[in-house]
Amino acid sequence: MDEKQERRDNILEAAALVFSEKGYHQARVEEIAVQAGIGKGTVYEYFASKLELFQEMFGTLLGRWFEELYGTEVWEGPVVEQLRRILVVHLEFINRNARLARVTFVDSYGVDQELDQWMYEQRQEKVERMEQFFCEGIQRGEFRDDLDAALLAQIFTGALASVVVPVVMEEIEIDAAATANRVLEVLMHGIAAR
Amino acid sequence: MDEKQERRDNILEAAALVFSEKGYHQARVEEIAVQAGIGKGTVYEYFASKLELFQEMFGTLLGRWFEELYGTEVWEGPVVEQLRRILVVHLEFINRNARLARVTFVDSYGVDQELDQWMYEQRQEKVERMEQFFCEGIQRGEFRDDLDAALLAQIFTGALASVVVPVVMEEIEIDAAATANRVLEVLMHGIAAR
Amino acid sequence: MDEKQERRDNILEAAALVFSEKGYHQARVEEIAVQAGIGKGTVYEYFASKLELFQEMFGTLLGRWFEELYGTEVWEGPVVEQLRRILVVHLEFINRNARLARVTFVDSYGVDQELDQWMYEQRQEKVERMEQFFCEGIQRGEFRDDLDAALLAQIFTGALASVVVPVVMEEIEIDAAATANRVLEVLMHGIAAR
Amino acid sequence: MDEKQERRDNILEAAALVFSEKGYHQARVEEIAVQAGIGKGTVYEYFASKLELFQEMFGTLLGRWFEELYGTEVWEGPVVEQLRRILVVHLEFINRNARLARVTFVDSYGVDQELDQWMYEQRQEKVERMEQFFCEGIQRGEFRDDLDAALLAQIFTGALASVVVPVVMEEIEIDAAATANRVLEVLMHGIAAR
DNA sequence: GATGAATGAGTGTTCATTCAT
DNA sequence: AATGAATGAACACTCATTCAT
Repeated sequence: MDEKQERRDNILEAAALVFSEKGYHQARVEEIAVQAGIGKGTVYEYFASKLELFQEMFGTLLGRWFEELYGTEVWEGPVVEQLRRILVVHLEFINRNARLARVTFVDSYGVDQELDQWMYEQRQEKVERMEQFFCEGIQRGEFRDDLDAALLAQIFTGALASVVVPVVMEEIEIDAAATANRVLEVLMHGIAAR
Repeated sequence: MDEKQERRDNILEAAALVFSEKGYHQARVEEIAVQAGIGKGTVYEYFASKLELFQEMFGTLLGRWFEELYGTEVWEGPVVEQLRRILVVHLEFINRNARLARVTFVDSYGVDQELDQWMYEQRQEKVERMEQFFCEGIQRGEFRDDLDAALLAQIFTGALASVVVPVVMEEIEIDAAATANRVLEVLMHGIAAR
Repeated sequence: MDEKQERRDNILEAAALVFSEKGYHQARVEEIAVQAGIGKGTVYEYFASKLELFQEMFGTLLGRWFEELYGTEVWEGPVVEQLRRILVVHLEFINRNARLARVTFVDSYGVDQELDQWMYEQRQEKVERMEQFFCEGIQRGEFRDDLDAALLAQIFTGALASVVVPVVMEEIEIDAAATANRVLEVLMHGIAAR
Repeated sequence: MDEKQERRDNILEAAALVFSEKGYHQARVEEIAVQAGIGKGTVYEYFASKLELFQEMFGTLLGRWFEELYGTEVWEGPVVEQLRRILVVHLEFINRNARLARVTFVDSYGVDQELDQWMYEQRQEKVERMEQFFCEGIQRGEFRDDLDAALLAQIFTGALASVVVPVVMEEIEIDAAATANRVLEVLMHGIAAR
């Protein structure tokens, strides 16, 4: 039983590797099998199709990531500290998994209609979770009450994604804590000279 | 001669349409030919391969966009107004070309090694142009001088991209001017309660 | 030992069911195993291959059928009554085993060279047995002596097969006795107006 | 235009050859292509799938056969002569196309649900055409009016199929005219001694 | 003996690209 | 120049068979 799960995870890991290197369309099921050290047919014992394997891999990956980032643990401190924590964890995660993170960039839209929608929904869910943080921050009086939480969530998400691009693309490591602080500083107090 | 250019543009237009709807891999050369109202073979009279056609289409498109957004025209007013203008133009452009804009989201990384690099470079160039704006803003005293222009450029770019996602994905139109103002307000004065 | 035979028959029964529903090529060994309530590997403990299983199943089935239809029991009455009896038994058998009878229709030729030949031989044997009936009928003066017994056997066999098609294909039940009488009437006294 | 038709027919001919030799499942699309002297991909320019190719081949073949056998030409003579003609044409056709005729025997049921139905319907259509002959014969007073035309059609069809089996299976040639006469004699005047 | 997880040979189908017309 | 019929390399997926447990 445990062994089945192990083998499954094994395949998912291999899939993550190959998909992130080649993108969905360039990836060959056989290469994933070889990477996992098993026969081609065995992949199909665990996943119904290449697409399902991709979705499962992607979902599992994103799920784990999410859990790590926005996990259910209660956070009692100031929201801004929560944001800082998210930024740091996020950046550290990317530092450690640059290649894996490419999956989210590589050849992912357009795979198929259904997947597109699913990925967009995943993204939206993430944004909505962020929105709640900002709502809470506004209610607690930490954040300005004349701003739209949804917009803040969008901008925060975008900023986060943007900062991460060079890490992923050039496999440059960045200083998670320092970068998080700098990004937060900008978002918290703005650009304008005072 | 002019006719050749016209035919070429014709194909590029058809390519943009089809690639943006289907993504690179799902798009069929024949469909592009049909869309352009020509024979399949003719495409190959103007472009050596599907990949070259994609690159050409993508480059031309991005070039035009860039020109419109960050064109060479001298801008004398405050940098913040320049940013506002960029935001507005950008949002309006997306409003008008949501489908076309999908190209930049759809199935673009992973097409091939070379193209990935090229697209990343395009993105970096854009970010660097933005960086110059922020540098100028800092020098002019419009922006805080304790912030890193490169980081600001990243954040701005990310925010811009992020705000645009729903427009592209759900083909919702947004109020360009209002959204621009709201984004700018956040970026300029920050989130923190005062 | 007896248990082994039971298990074997069990598999044959399952095979008959699945092969008759799907035909040889569409039938999956695993489905037969499931149908027999055993593991896939076990099938191979009793039969060397899918083909052998099919041949065994088919032969056994046809053998039993044959025995029932043209069994060795001596028949003393008029040949025409013998024919009637064969018709009735045949039709009743089909009524009861329509699905099973499909095996002989479904996807059976072309399975493999050897099997084709074997099936043809089975058919020929059946025809030859019929031929003997007609010979006897002619000798006894029941049938016209200006006809070729072999041809009569062919025609009788064909008529029998033909009448049975709708039963097998549409799983319609027919009145065995009535149909037998009507077929015999035609064959005995001909179509021509008198 | 004519050329396209020629090529198409070319493929159909090759398909008939290969399908009749191997049966549907054993036949390889590539072998058909090679047989037709073209590339594998070309087959798919003319037929959407292996199944469609088979159906088209089978339908065309049966259609031609039908046309030749029961063609629309008005027949003014006695129905019995029409039947004789059908028998003769049928037997001559089989003599000339024994291998082709195997197609209808080989591996045809069970190919797929849809095809099964279609083939059965083809058969039924044929039987129904026959039924009309017998109806007409009965109305004209040529045939007994106490018999069911539908049953006669079944029996005639079965007899026809049965007589043909050895030709197809053993590639023995038979004397079409003589056999037709003998079959008709049996069917018309019956087996019973008078 | 029984099992079912693992295997990989085998094949239908797609589609970018070519080239004779 | 323009075409589109022809091509065949490439690949996802199936399933009979094996064999370690």
